[in-house]
Amino acid sequence: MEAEKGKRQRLTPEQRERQIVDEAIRFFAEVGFEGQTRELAKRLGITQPLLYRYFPSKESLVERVYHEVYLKRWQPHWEALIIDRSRPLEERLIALYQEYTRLIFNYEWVRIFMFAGLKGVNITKRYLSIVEDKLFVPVCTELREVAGLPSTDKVPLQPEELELAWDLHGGIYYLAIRKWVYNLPIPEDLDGHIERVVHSFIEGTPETLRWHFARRDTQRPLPHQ
Amino acid sequence: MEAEKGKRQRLTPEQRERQIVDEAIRFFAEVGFEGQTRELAKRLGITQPLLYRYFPSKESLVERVYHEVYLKRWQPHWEALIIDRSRPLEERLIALYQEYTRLIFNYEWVRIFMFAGLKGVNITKRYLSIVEDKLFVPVCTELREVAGLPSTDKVPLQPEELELAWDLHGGIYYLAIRKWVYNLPIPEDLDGHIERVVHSFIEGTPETLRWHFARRDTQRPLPHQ
DNA sequence: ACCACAATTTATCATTTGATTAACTATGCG
DNA sequence: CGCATAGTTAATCAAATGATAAATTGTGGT
Repeated sequence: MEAEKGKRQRLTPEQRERQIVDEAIRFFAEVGFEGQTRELAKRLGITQPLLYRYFPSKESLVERVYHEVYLKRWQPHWEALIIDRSRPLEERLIALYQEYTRLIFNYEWVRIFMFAGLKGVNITKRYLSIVEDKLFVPVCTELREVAGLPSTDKVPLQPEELELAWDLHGGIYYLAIRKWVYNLPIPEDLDGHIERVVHSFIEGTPETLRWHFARRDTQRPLPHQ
Repeated sequence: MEAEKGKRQRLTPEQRERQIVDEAIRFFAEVGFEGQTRELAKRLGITQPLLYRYFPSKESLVERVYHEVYLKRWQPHWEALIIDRSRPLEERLIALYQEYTRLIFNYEWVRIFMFAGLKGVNITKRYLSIVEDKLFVPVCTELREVAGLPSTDKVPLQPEELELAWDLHGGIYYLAIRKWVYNLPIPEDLDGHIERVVHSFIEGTPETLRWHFARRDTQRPLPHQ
């Protein structure tokens, strides 16, 4: 509990590593992965070679940052939430996105994800494929039911349907981009906004789906079988 | 017209400058603004100091790239398109976004914009404030009419309404991010997708607006006057 | 043809940057 | 107290990077 005593602190390896990782997350989120190890060390109040005591290379530290930020936060109960037909789908989607945004709407998450994407790091693909499988697919399945269309057992999901779920998601996530990438103001009442957006979605998308299927079927009948 | 003759070409300053700017756009879009002048020169097949003959510093070249990519492409007729009440709003929005995406859905535009945003360059703010003023505000004005709500002359636009236009925009732009930042596949039939998304918007948003106003008015009546 | 000027390159500088080595110092154990 | 162990730093390297100066080479005008 010796706080600002004298100059530098001597920590246990666990504490020091934790401290380095936490600061690295903040640091790389701010400046990107080209951020220099000397600057990071400076922010930590340690010397630069000490970083190499804990991580063999800058790259390994970056790798660690990815893991800390993304591979530790998925909430499996979201999947159950979506398919719980005891509540209206609108209510479920509002709850889902209000929770989801509470997790990922933060400086580090959004910016590191964007930096990683631009750099071509495949963690973005891995993460988004999980989102598609675990969130968008079930959402579309539920949408079929709400729209009074055949279940996905009978007629397999089409890419166009998935895109409508991506669209809902993208509209919401774009808020985070506006805030933490473009540094623009976004509404304070995020929960209210999500309510309205989901309401529009529920109001408009099932109709669009029926419209899409009707169009599709008149132009190109479903393959028999 | 002497093509691959021998080794290096001697160009007029105009040609060389053009060539440098074009390649710089591609280059910085790919690797970000930390891309090195030597690498850029290599891609151009020229030596690195020659860049400094045309641009006093790397920063000035970057500045030039911004101007080329963003300050030369706004289409004023979009604004007229939106408010043309001789066509249904749905049709206008479809036309608008089909045109708009044709302009900005490309590698350089999307990635440089993102790099600039992350770096904190204010061109992103400048550009998006234009988009808000010239596209979102008129769209919301038209929405009022479609929703059967009082015109914006009588009841000023509310932030919550603008957010619904941002949401439409964000959902569409997110496609570009998926493709050029995350390197994920997106639907081939972009025009069809836009039709569906706008259809959902027109189907759902006016109703949501009325809902929002009704709620708002019961909870907190409009200030008299 | 020749010459002047401008386009381009070669050589080089000063910093920066990831990484390494060796020295220093705090803490725990006997 | 003293010594070993491990946490931490000072000093330094080699490569990379933005930028500059001087030398070279191509081209157009007279």
